[in-house]
Amino acid sequence: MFFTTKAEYGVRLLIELGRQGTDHPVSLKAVSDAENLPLAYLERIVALLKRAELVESTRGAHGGYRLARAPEDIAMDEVVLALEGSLAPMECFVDDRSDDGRVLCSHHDDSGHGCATKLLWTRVQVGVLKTLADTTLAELIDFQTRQLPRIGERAREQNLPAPA
Amino acid sequence: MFFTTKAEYGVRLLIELGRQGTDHPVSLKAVSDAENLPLAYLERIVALLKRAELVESTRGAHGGYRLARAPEDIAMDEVVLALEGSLAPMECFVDDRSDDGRVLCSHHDDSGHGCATKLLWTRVQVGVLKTLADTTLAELIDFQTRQLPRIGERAREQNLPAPA
DNA sequence: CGCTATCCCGACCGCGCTGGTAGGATTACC
DNA sequence: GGTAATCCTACCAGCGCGGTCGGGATAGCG
Repeated sequence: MFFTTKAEYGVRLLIELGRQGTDHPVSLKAVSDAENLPLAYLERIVALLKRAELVESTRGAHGGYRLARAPEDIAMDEVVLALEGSLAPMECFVDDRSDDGRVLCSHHDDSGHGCATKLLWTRVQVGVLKTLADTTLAELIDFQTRQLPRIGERAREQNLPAPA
Repeated sequence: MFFTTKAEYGVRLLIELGRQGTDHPVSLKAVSDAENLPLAYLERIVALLKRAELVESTRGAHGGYRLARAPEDIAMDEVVLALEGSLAPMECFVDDRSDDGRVLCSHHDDSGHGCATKLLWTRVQVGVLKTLADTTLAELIDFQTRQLPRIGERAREQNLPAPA
């Protein structure tokens, strides 16, 4: 398992903010209802997004959250990083964070033969980071709204078994 | 954290088999000593590699393990898959295994708006799988043996603090 | 002014998995 | 037969994840 539900819920939350809240703030309750996610848990998740300055909040009645930037300017690497804390493929990748999310291997006992696995994990990490960076929130929102109208219809078009 | 220590230890084990055991089988004890890993734990890990037919075993005294194929023919996707069981980026990616390691998303309540996150996680998964498939065991063995001879030397070249 | 909807924050908690150990059975070389 | 090794199963502590609870602060509204 690469990512936890924090990433899943957090991304879904951002998508919902992008879909519902063009102007007015969207309450967590609305998101919780739309996506069928536990409200109390969402509160903790959205806190991570706020700390990363990906969303802004309005307190009080009729308050809620809205995206801090345009969906086109929100890349998934930043999002997942904010939600998961770090993106180290292995435990030995200590959270250096000198650059941004890029972490380095620090084995306890590199005595002699430095870890060749480092080469492998680094490749994986860089690849994942690149994949995430290449996907923007706008893309996901677009993908979802285009699948919304008639899901059985599209399934038949693509010659797939219709979902139950 | 993407991968557990199973993957780390398993890969290191394979590397050690490739380095030490060109002809004769290598005992787990030897690997355990060389890599400083718990022997009993290695036993359970190597069992996974054997079930995946990546290593072969010889029982009895002077027995041990050897690679089932040439290092050039062992790609990391197969290795990591054997060690970790699956490579699903999210919990909702159920282990279909129709193709090979490729898994599909099956959300509980896709009611209406199918998960757009699926798009994201699929991209990540495919990317990781590709990265792993592009790295062979031979490459890692080569990488390590080339770093072996004088590690202090290389550290000084790169203007880094020498390891303790 | 008080009510209520909302954000905010910290404490708490059960469960499953990871990493690791223990102990023994089996096999084969000498 | 001793011994070095693979094999197998059960066991266990720690920890992080997913989730809840209770309460405090804050702002619109009648």
